[in-house]
Amino acid sequence: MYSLVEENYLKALFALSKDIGSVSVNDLSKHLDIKMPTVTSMMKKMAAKKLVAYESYKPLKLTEKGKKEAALIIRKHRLTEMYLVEKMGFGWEEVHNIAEQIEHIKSPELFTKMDELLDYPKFDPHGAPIPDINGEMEWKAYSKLSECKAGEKVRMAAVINTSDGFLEFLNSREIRLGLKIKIMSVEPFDNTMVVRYKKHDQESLSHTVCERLLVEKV
Amino acid sequence: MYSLVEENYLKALFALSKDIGSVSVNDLSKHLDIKMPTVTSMMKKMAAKKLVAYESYKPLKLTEKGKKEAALIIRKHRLTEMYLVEKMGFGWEEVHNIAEQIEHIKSPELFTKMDELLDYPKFDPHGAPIPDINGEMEWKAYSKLSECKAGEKVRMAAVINTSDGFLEFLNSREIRLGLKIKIMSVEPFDNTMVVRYKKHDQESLSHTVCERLLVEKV
DNA sequence: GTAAAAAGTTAGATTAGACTAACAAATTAG
DNA sequence: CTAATTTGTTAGTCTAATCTAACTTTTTAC
Repeated sequence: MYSLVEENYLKALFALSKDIGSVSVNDLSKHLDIKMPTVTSMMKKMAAKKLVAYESYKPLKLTEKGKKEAALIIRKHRLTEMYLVEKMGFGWEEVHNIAEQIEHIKSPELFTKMDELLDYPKFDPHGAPIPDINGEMEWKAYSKLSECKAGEKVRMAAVINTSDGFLEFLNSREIRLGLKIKIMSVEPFDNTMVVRYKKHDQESLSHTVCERLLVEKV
Repeated sequence: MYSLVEENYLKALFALSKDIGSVSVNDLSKHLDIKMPTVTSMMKKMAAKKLVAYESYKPLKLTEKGKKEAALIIRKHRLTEMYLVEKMGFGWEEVHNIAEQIEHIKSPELFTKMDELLDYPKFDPHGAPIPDINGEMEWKAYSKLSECKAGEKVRMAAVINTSDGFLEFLNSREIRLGLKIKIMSVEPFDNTMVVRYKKHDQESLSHTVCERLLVEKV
């Protein structure tokens, strides 16, 4: 069994490897808001437990074991988020912090039960895939909305950034997963998009926003 | 905000004061399975935070503040147990360990939501009262089954011991809260009771068991 | 009412996980 | 290609919560 702190290092390493490929001590230090010497010493400790392949001055890499453990924590996080939204009525902007804590609960039964009650969900409330019990997970081949062209019709599939602020912004525009959106035009100057959906005839979305929305073409 | 460790000391102090009136360092040490010197030093630390009134060689006492904090943790524990049983389908023998962890979650919203979804329950799945949001709680005037006499009819109101083993024993005899029981006879020698309920015509319950069952006379 | 036992305290060590200061290696810029 | 900058490591300190060993106070037994 791993400590709460180790679990957080695992999650961070896993997430950063996804986002930026290779992970430096500096990246991890910034992401966790923990000073570099502390990170170095934790990496040595986790290397001793075969969770991380650590060599001085080299990029950090999770071992297969580390990846699996990380994925299982992410599984618990995402199942919890889904449970909170679907079964308890929380908004998608409210669940991150709660799930951040519940993911560390030591009780396979609790998560098995959530999984059953949710009927084995494949995605969390932000569209991220929920790893299976073996830690296997796959992102579908979504596009960023920002990469789409005027005239295309797409369906909202996932959000990349899950900060409260961003999700509240989406709420205020009634943008949610599954929503069908037509791209009316793209401003060449700053890449702002004008889109149409539901009762929103011409909603304009900045490039910053469009970069954080993943869609499926329909 | 208190640490997980402090919260556990608070809960233990609260529970022991209920059970055995005054609490010694030794009692607390045994209950928490933590050595006495550690307990002494934690008591000093918690005294500095005004949670405990500590004087060398004197019995330990929670302050009003300490009692309220303890009751609020117990509130979270019991709400969680009720939620797990009522909304997730766990058995009353399965929920203690999970609630023991979830009670430390920092999210007033989570517990408010449980309370709402459960429609403001007054008792947990073992019949123990759930403190209100101000930490107020009251045990009803129940009797131990062991104190009842042959011929009396009673209703199961609560269980004192909530160990898995004891609850599984009750499950095996189909004894649950609300059950109406008639006391057929009491063996004078060892106080074993013969009782009748549902399809159980003459179930015999040891004194040890009867001591742990709280009932209301009907 | 003293002696033995039990309970409680003090002092000092340990571990996990954090930090700062100082130094070393690697990368980047001119 | 060297110098400056950035990144990473080492060494040593700190805090929370634990422990053991040794000592003191209180309680219990006779």
